[in-house]
Amino acid sequence: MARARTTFDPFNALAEPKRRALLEALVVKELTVNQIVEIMKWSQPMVSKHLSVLKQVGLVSERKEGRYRIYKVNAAQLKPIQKWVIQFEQYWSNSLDHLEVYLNEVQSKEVKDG
Amino acid sequence: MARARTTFDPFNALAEPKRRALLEALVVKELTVNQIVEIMKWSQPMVSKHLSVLKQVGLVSERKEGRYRIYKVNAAQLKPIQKWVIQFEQYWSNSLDHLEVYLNEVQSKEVKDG
DNA sequence: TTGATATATTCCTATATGGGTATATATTAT
DNA sequence: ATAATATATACCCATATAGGAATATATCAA
Repeated sequence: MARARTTFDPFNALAEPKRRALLEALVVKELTVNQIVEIMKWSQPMVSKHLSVLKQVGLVSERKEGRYRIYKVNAAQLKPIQKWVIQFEQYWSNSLDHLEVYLNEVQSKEVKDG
Repeated sequence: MARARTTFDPFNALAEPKRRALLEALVVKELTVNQIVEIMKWSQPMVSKHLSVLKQVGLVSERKEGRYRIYKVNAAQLKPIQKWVIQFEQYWSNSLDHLEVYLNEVQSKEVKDG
C-alpha cells in the first residue's frame, strides 16, 4: 500500500514543505489566492490545491469576499502537534541544548578515538 | 512529481502514524527490533524499515550489541519541529485571536507608514 | 450579454512510498 | 561447520500523491 492519506492528518499536511511555507506566509496576514501566487511564485492551481489540503485538516480557514477567497491560518490546529512533540520534551535536557550535547559527544569520541 | 522525500525531513518522517507510534514506544525505553515487533505486532521488515527512516532523519539512534540492535529515541531532533510550531503559538493564544493580532499589525504598520 | 478576473477542479503523468515476501547478512550456539 | 537467531535489504506491487495543463465555475466590469 502507498503512504497514508495526507488529507486527514495535520502531521501529514505539514509534511509538504510548500505547505509549511504557505502557513508561514499566511500567519503574517490573511491573503487571497492570487496574492499567494504572487508572493510564492507558484502556479495558481498549485496554490489552490495546497490550500485545499490545509483547509481539509483545519490548518487554514477561508472566507469568500466577492470573487476573492481570503485564507487565514487557524493556528489552533497546530496545538495537537505541539502537544505530541512536548511529550518528548523532558528527554531533551533543559540544561544542555542539542548543540552542546552534540559537541560533547564529538569531543568525548575524539578523546576516546584519538 | 511525487511527494517530497520523507527521508530527509523530520516532518515527513513523522507524517507516518506508525513512525509516531514507534517513537512513543521507544521513548519509554530503548528496545531491540524484535521487542518492537512483539509490542507493535508488525512484521519484522516493517519495523526495520520504519526504524531506518527514523534513523536517517536522526529521530532515533541505534547501537549494536551482539546480534541485537538497540534503538532509542533521539528526542533532541524533535526540537526543530517544536520550534517551527512555536512560531505560531501567539496566534492560538487565548487573549488574542488571529483577527486581533492582524488588526494590531495593520494598525502599527499604518502608523509607521502614514 | 460579453469579456475579464479569481479560483477551483479535472485529467494526466511520474514518482516516492508502505507493505508483503523472499533473501542476504551477521552473530551466536551446538 | 552447521543450525538457529536477529536484523537488514532487495524486489514487487498498489496507491496516494505533487505538479502541469486545460477547463469549469463564479463574480465583476463594460
